[in-house]
Amino acid sequence: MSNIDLDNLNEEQKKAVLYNEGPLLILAGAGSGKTKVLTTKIAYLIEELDISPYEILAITFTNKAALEMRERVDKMIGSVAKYIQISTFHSFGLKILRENYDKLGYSNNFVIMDSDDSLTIVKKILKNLNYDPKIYNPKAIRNKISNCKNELISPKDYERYIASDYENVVSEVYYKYEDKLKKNNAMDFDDLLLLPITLFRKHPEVLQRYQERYKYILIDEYQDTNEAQYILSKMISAKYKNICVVGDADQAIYGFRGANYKNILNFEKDYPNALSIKLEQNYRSTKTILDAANCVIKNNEKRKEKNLWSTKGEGDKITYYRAYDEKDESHYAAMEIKKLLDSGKDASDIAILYRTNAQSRVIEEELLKDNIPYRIVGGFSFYQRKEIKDLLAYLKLIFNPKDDVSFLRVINTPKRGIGLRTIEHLTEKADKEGISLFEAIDGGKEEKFKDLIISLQKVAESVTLTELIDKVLDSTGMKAELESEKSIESEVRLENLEEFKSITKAFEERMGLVSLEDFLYEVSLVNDKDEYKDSRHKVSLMTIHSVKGLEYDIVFVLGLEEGIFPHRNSLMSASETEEERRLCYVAITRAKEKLYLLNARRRVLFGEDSINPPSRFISEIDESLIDSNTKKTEEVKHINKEDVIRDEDVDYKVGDYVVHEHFGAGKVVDVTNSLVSVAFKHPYGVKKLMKNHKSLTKV
DNA sequence: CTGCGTGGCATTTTT
DNA sequence: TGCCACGCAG
Repeated sequence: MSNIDLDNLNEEQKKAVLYNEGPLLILAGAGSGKTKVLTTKIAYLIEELDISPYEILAITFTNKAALEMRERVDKMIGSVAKYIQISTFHSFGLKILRENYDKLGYSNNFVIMDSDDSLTIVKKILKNLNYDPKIYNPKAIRNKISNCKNELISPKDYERYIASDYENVVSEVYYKYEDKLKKNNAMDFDDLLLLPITLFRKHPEVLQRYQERYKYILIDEYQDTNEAQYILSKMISAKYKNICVVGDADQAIYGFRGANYKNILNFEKDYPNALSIKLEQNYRSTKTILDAANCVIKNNEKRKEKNLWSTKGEGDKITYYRAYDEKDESHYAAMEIKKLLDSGKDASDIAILYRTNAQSRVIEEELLKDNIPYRIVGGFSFYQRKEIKDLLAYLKLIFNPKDDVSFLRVINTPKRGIGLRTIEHLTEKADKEGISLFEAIDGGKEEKFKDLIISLQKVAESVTLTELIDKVLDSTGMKAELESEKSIESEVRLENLEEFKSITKAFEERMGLVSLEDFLYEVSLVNDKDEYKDSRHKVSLMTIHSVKGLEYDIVFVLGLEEGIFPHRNSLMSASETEEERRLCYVAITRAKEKLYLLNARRRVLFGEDSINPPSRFISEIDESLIDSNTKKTEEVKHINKEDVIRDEDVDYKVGDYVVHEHFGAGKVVDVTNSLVSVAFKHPYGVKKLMKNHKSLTKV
């Protein structure tokens, strides 16, 4: 009769799928099949209850999760899935704003500032006000402003609670910051949540339209919603109250970003007639892994008891390895992975998790040495590269010349002899007349720049996006500058720009002809282009925050040391330490079959040796679950090392061409005692390698 | 105005 | 360790 199979759901899951009129709370423990429930529910609404896909709004935590959810629904009910609004809160907010910008006093070419742009603005404001950035940390202030916006605290509201000089400065900056965004016809990330709420409060008739349209609302990872997201979902669901939220308070890990896990605890108070369903059967992990997770999480005081159970067997014990230092730690992981791969495991079933992005480098180096293919999820994105940001700034400026941040980024890129003095002049004039920097240009060598942008605006009207990019690279001199530089660095940059063009091309093919506008809005929200990259047969490396919602057969958690994980900055507050513990819970519960917990006796931090005791989370795990055999592994390490190391060093010079077994051809850019830095083709980039490693040959 | 050298300082986690 | 801000010379 239909493609929706309810028989492979358990009773509770089935109940959750079938209950669709009125508020529903699904408390879904780790690995309890909540994505399956959500996707089946959506399919059921459309296929069985004949609900139009246009009337369904599904909110996920990341763009990747949205993509995956759409694919899974598509598999069940086919291509109508594309009409469902499945997105993150931020993209949904942007959609609303693109439909209503005028009612908030913006014009149609508003731009989105990323958090780097926000920081730039804050820095500039502090400078203008003559505040010492050493006392008034720009990042801290930006975060403070962001938190305010996520809690719907306006500059006016904030001003009322000022209790110190410091807060006074924050208040002053906050006012100016908001002012600056508005003048630039720009919004920041937080505005994408905040402004829709402002809109709905000012224009109830607009809100009504959205309430009428989205009759069925589903929200995933509800424990990580912040105040703005909470209010927004409440507003839109207020009429029909068909709101289904899914989450697990034990997995709340975004408190630092203003998320409030109490939103999920309070759901039944918000909706007294809500049905609440608990999914407690874990289908993912072995009993050993689940037990370990429970051992850790039960140490949190502020927590509701929960009873996750599994029918899977005991499985392997957890391996705990206390390494000598961070290199040894990574090396141990690499050796274990090698064994796993040799025994037939696929690399894509293995993940290495860590607390901070900075830890990834050492791990990468070890994996490189041992020729283990990997990919990094999240982390430093393609879009944060200088040349890409420059190009994007040009595109943004073409789209919206009032964008002063982009203006300042490119006015002298490449060098046009426009320096500080000119800019000061321009700023003064712009401030006095209340216009943008671009508009303030009147004569001088800046005039040429103005003409350039204006002519590119004309070009933009008649060519495709990819053609426009070519034009920008040519006419601004960006390309010429990089080509004349003839360094490895500049070659890599040129390749990145080419890669960027292939992204826009793919975008154009996927969506038909695409406007600059559509593209800019898309890239402003998707910062991890590697998501599209091939992940087959590669070990995944990522922070624990990034691994949320994913699962792997084999999981390595590294850096389990006091000060690293739990992170030192969290140790001052009990609630933050509890969040670290939830993070640990998330890490452990990602593993299906086998878990490795690693740490290092000593580790180089800030270029200094530091010695850290093992993480408290290790001692919280029952000893009977752990198999600790450090000695044995140290022997393994020794034997394996000889397999891959040559006896004598090869003499490398900068400029030499080399071939690597995995990365292919490359050029030597730097040489130290035992290491060479080699620039490989995209996507590999510059890698540090051991001179005497077998995988590398001089040509 | 640009380029280079020095010294101080910092790293949590991300839509 | 490596990045950024600042100061100085050309």
